[in-house]
Amino acid sequence: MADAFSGTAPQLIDVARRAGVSASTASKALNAKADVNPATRQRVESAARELGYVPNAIARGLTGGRTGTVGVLTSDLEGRFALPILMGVEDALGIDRVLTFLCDARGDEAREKRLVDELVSRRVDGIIVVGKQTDPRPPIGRNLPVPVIYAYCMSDDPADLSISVDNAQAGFVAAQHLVDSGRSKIAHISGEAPHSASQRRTEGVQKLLANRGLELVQPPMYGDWSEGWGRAAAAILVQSGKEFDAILCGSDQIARGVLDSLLERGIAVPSDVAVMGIDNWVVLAENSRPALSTVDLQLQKLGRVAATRLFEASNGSKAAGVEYLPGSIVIRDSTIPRL
Amino acid sequence: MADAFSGTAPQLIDVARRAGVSASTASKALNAKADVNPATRQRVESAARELGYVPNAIARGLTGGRTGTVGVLTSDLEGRFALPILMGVEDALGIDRVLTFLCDARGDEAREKRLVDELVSRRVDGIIVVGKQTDPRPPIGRNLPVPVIYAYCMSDDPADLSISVDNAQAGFVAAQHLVDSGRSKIAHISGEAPHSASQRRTEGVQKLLANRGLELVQPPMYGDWSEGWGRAAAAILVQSGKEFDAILCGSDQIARGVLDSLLERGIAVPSDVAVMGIDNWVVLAENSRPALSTVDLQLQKLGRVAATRLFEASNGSKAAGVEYLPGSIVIRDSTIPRL
DNA sequence: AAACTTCTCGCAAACGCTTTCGAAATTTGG
DNA sequence: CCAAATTTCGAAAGCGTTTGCGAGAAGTTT
Repeated sequence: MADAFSGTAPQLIDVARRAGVSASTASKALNAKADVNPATRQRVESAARELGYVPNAIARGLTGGRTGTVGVLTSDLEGRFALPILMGVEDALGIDRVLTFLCDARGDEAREKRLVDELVSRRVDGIIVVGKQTDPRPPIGRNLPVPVIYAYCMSDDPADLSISVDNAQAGFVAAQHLVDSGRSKIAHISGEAPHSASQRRTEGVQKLLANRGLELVQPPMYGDWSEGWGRAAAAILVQSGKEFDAILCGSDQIARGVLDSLLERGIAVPSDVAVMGIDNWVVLAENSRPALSTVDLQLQKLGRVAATRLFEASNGSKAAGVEYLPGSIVIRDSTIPRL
Repeated sequence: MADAFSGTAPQLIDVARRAGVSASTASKALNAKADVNPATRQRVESAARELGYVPNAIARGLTGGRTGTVGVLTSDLEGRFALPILMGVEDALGIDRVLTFLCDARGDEAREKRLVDELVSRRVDGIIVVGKQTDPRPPIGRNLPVPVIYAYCMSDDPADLSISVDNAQAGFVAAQHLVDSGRSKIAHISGEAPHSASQRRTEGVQKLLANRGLELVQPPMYGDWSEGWGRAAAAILVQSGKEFDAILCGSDQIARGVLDSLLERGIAVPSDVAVMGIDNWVVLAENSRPALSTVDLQLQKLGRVAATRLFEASNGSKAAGVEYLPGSIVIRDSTIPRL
């Protein structure tokens, strides 16, 4: 298994010689091509194993087709979206031994451009762009020589293929769960107003409520995605004197702040008020008290789908547009129905 | 800048022709070699620019030297260590246009082995292994054809070079800060006992206290790294009736739990008790109430150093052993001295 | 047994670039 | 103004694979 004593890595020609065949035959044997006698194939395979031969992917990539690499270009490495997506990408790709170049553009357009060049120069088989927001963004380049898929974010060029999260559906199912749990006076504390994530989620919430003949106890509150905003908004809400029995938060971070604020004011969760988040950021949701019900955005799956689509694209598929993936609710303690 | 209308990517020979020189001259011109007339160089460079020429890194890698790629092999992608380290690696590497293959072994040894092969097959210029614990681990392979550096974790082969965190120093400075802030009755709630991180940090704490003629109010408490453990341990501590005016926690997560627990019991932070964490996991530390003082482990710097060492190693440096990087305290509200 | 097929295999070209080395052009020295 | 030193350039040989195609060997069909 381990290289016996090595000196310099064995090459195809070495295993060919050891098996008493030519390099081309060895190549065919190892790559499961037709045109080679089973017995010969055996010999070559043994030789390769004995020598600990590892093909040179660089040379292989030169000849023609695939290099067996894809680029993941993100500007949200520190955020919590890129990572699960990346893992999903690896899941889907791993099966076919392709490695991923991870590039962090750090939100810098020039740097992004350079990285794209770098990726193209490496002849990656494809590029997956994962953004930090679901909002449309300009494409990373026009007629690039490799297929590009946008994940989480979406390209504003309709010819591109983007895979994103169905924010409206996420809001919808979150509200649905609250109503199904017997809540009817629901407040909605959202994130940054300009983000499409906020807008779509709110739309989903309102659609569900409308379906059930309900409406929010007051207009959605917009702020940012932070715990601090959650605390502040909850305080404002309480001060307002409005009655409510549930708070649907735009993110788990916000929910966490809301929870703290409520606790501090002696409002019991979930008995007095149910609280629900969106994101399923596990460290936050599982460790809050009570544990937070939320909507899992299925980011890892999103990564898998993106990788699959990339694969399809490099096989000629011309799919375009935006594909939305549904989230699924995760029920913990913060929304347990009242007795 | 953008490819005019492309068809197939321009090659070196295309820019050579356009500049009226041979491919070899073009190559030298673009690579800043000697042996080429400044005027010619100019012409070649313009031609390259006009054509939007991007060299084929694959072909370039074939010939000889560098491929301009490094592998980062981790089993802690979901954790909070790998990422900052990765960013540091990118920082240090970026300057010389090298891209990183990110591989997640998912804690599976066989998978790790396969990934190493895959990386070697890609002829990476080096591999950085980042582990999820600071404890020693077996090396990823014996006489690999590329330099390997261990980051955060360390190899148990003394011939390898590892860059890790100075846990003892982290504990030391944390305790120092508490004592300097006027606390003398310090309790220590640590993480998992078997982890060297717990042990070393505790050692550092005890060393500082000894220096100051103090000791912990009771033996260190070991559990796990979770918020839940922090809450439980704080409760136990309070129940015990022991007096204390500060709690030094093994991690920010633990500290966060401690904070909740204290708050719930009506113990004021920092006026009654100061609380300090270790990690500087910003989302947690900044959003706790009060904001959490902690020790920044400088992971990004660790990544930078690792990449630098890798570079040196591939230039022949034979450094070995473990290099420890100091942490630095980050002061927020949870340790403000009493009036 | 001659003429075809079918299997196996190896030769050689190709992939796109770098690099060595010698030739040609230019400059320098005497 | 000629020989020698210096610059500047291009032809060609790789780098380690894959692949198209033709050549033998072996097996089939008349």
